[in-house]
Amino acid sequence: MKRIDQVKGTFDQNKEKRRTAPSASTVKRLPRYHRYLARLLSEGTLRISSTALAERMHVTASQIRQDLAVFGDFGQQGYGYNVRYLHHKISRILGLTAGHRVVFIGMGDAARALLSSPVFVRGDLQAAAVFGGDAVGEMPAYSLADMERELPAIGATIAVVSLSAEAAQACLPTLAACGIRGVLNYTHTHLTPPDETMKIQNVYLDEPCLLLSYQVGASEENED
Amino acid sequence: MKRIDQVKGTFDQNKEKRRTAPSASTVKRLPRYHRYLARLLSEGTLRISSTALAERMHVTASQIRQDLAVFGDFGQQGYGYNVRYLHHKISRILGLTAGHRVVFIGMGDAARALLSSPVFVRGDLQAAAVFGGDAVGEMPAYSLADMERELPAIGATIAVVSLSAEAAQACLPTLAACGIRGVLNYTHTHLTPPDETMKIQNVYLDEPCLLLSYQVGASEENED
DNA sequence: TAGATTGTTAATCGATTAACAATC
DNA sequence: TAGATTGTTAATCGATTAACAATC
Repeated sequence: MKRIDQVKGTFDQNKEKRRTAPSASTVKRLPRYHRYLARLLSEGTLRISSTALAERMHVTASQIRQDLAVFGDFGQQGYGYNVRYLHHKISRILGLTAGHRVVFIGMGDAARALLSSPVFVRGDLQAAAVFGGDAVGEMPAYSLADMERELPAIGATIAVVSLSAEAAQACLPTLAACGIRGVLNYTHTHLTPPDETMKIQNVYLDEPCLLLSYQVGASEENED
Repeated sequence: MKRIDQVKGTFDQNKEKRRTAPSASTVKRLPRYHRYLARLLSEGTLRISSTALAERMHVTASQIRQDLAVFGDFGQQGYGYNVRYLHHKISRILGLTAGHRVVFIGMGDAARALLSSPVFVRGDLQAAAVFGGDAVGEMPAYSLADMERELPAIGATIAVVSLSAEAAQACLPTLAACGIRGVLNYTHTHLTPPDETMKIQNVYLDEPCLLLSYQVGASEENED
């Protein structure tokens, strides 16, 4: 739906400001904000200024204000940010209030590790079923062959894939056809989306380990 | 050791150029280069130009040449890069030829997943022992209490920690005392290094999942 | 009201890209 | 030699930081 905002721009009824699209750098910081706010919440902190939060997070207050302002006016001059409100807003932005259901295609160690991470432990995302892997917790487990029959009814939007690289790439069109819109890929191999609407996060679990190895080596080389 | 390079700068015997320190952005791309080069190697490709590699990696040739030139003159004008040589060089930069031995403090799902990632499967890093967790593969397993006694002789430089957050932070000084210089932290909680020489990589396994959730939601909002 | 702190605009800094001389 | 392609310098672009007027 397009609207002509030029007409009476000054008295625009629409409350939403036209904002610049969030940059990739800003988006990548959202999980971190979410984490710190969850922490503050559990400590019972009700409000926080950008300066105080910046100090805790070891970033600049400027960056925090810029980042948040891209998504909305979440603070209040002279007061700061309401922790509960801001946490809720960021949860919403991250899609954690949308009730996403997640299915596991294969059940490798990485998938199991993810299941015990905060996002699933807190129920921000809902683990719904396993296909082609051992049952975990209360999730029903099906064979890969049952995917086309069972998956649509589950209403899942996100799939966590830990199969072989070939099997993973091969199952993407079926996943798309069954309503999956995002894929978390733990196969150590780049997956290509079968259509433009599907989002894929390729995870290379060993990257932090390689960077650590680099750092351990690099610190030795400081001669002067 | 400091040297005065001003004297006879033109005929400097020293082969190593004085280069600018690699930026964090460049360093973070090294694992990706390493991955693509390993792939090319396994395909039997002997040489590649920055342009050809750029096309495969969906980056600019300029960036590749800039990134690599920070670490050395690895290419040759009119030829490109020797794949085997470049792969070896990057392996070296990443510390994968230093024979790092890795111990596992706790053995959670994330640690197990890491053990089946390329870096360990290929033996670029060597899994040496487990403390406070189930034995895996051929690694000997010890209790946490045995750490001070057994760890020094193992000669490990890197530790992968998957304990509770408190236990993890508490064991860092002991690890440092036993020769550990880098820690990969899978506890979902920020760990602080006990001294300036220890490097820590805090891994938040659910971050890619949160970003995926964001992307799945954000794509819905494109109204016009 | 006065003090505090935001959202935003302007200034700085760093990273990416383009261009090209050096050279294999 | 001629063609190809690097390493590097200069130009562009984007992200971070600083400053401050708006305002609670």
